[in-house]
Amino acid sequence: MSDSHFSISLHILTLLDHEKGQLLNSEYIAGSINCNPVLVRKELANLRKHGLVHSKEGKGGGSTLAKNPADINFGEVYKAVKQKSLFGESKNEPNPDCLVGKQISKHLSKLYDEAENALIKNLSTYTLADFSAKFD
Amino acid sequence: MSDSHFSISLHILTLLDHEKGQLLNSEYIAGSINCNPVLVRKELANLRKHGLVHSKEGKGGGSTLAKNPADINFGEVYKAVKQKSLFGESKNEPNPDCLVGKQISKHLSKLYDEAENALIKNLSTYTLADFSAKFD
DNA sequence: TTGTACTGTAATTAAAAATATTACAGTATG
DNA sequence: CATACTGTAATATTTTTAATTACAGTACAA
Repeated sequence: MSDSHFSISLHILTLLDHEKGQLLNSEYIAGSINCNPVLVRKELANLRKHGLVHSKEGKGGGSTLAKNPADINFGEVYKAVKQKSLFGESKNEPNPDCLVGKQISKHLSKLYDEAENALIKNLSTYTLADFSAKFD
Repeated sequence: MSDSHFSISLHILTLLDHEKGQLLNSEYIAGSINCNPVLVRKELANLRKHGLVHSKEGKGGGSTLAKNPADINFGEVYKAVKQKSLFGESKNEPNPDCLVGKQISKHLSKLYDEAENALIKNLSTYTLADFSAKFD
């Protein structure tokens, strides 16, 4: 993060929940998000890989939820979607000849991991069902 | 985030703590981080604005901590450094004609705010002094 | 009082990352 | 067999991030 993967995935899941039972195609979903259908299909591929959605190919195809919305919590969605560190570390290697530079990556990673766990713990208290229920 | 502002700020603060008493100039700091000195000066400008460091202009100038490292917690550093949402939201406006699209930004913002608060709460348990002590 | 070594900051350029677009093979449906 | 999808790769565009250049302002010290 913070690209918009998490937001897009939550948007997709919310839509699938709201139109439950139906197969929604990538163009329809992209129309709601206002983004490119290929981006949606990529995002769906990832959600599928993590067992959150199911897709059907061919004419009349599309996607649906693969689990009960009450059983999808946002901590697991976060983990499914995440593809890089929450906090970017400087893309260049810090100076190995400097006492601080030499060790900081290791210490920052540990700090970030713990902070991220706190974040995930919080996200895990929400389910898709809770979230969906807020839309009226 | 997740640009590297937070990482760079923590690196700067750690260095200033480790070489306490001295004025460190932006070139020296940049050498440890392995980035451009101007980037360091911009980051210092922000830390200064938030009362975390003090800088001295002119020959022999540089920066020092403005507070005791035990009184600098990483929650406040995070808040000082943060300049955009933890999670990017799709840069296009979602479709206002869609029930989900119309309301999702509001609901996501609330969700993200609460998750971010959990993150900050965790970060607030660490001080610069604690962190610095890990370097040997 | 002048040269030197810094900061502060703006403007520009370059590099990297995110997203959109195009394209098309594969698959299910009728 | 025509149609309407998915899956995915390749490319192009846009946006964001970071580096670079430039220079005025400030402090020190000879």
